[in-house]
Amino acid sequence: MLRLSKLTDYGMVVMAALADAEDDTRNAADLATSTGVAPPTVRKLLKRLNRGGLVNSARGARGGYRLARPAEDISIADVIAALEGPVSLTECAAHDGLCSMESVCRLRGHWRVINDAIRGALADVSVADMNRPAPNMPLQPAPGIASRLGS
Amino acid sequence: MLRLSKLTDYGMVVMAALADAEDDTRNAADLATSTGVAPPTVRKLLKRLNRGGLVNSARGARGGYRLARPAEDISIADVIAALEGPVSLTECAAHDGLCSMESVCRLRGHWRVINDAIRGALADVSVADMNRPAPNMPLQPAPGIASRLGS
DNA sequence: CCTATTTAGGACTGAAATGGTCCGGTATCC
DNA sequence: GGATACCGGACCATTTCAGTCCTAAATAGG
Repeated sequence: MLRLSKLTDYGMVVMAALADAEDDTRNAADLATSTGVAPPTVRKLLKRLNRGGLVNSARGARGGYRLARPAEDISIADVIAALEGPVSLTECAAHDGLCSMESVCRLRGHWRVINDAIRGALADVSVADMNRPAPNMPLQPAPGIASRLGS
Repeated sequence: MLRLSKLTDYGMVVMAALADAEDDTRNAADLATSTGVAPPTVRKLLKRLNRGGLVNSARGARGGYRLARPAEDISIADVIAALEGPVSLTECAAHDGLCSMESVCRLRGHWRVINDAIRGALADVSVADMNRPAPNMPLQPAPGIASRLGS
């Protein structure tokens, strides 16, 4: 698996929809109909995205949301971080001292490297990238992390 | 987040322990004490790893487990796949037809690319790599996926 | 052949996370 | 002032996850 939560998946859809209306302010109900995601869920997403600083909100009649920055400057990693916290494949990659085996675990340092590589890859893709017409063919796997693991 | 399950985390520890005793057969209880993971959990892990074809098992007295292949030939992606199914960041990256928006979703193709890039990166790191002394310094993020996303 | 050892398979349970909903409050526009 | 729309939070049902246990089957050794 190694799956993103559904919320994050929907969150990307909402962000893409916001990127479409670059400068217009769009309200939650509007976004719900245009994305097909349930209205309460959209509201929840927008709240978190707002707190994460990815969108700006305007209250009151004719209020709504818009991207806080150009879509080019918002990465997938940003969206993930706003919705479910920073990327960290393992517990130990995120926090110190939680694992009792920490001091003797050879794996930990390696996980860190892998973790950062993946985060870096996700940070490299913007919402604007996601909003272009999709490629129809697969891709080459990303080049070597392994070479960076040796001591 | 984007976190691996704890089982997978422990699974890597167990695989690393098996890689240490390259040719010896080790039983579940033994691995439990040397890794610090609870015995029933170790048994569960080994069963799944066996079914995934990553370890060979021998029943009966003096039985136990050993790696099915050299540690160099077993990747992290293999371990993840054996323990929690193949890497797939989003539902739609794995199966067709589950998402009602599928036909109109511009994001889907992009997720596939990202997904495969991450899988490729994980496939590039072997259990043997993980078993070396850990690096003490961070890393460079993985190089660009973004360039491969354009249509 | 008999027994001790050790894996195979599956059922089961308690806890946690997840997805989704709703409500009272506040700010803004007309 | 009234309608609109976001804000913050609480809340619940469902699913998933981690972890345990039990019975059956296979092997080694005496």
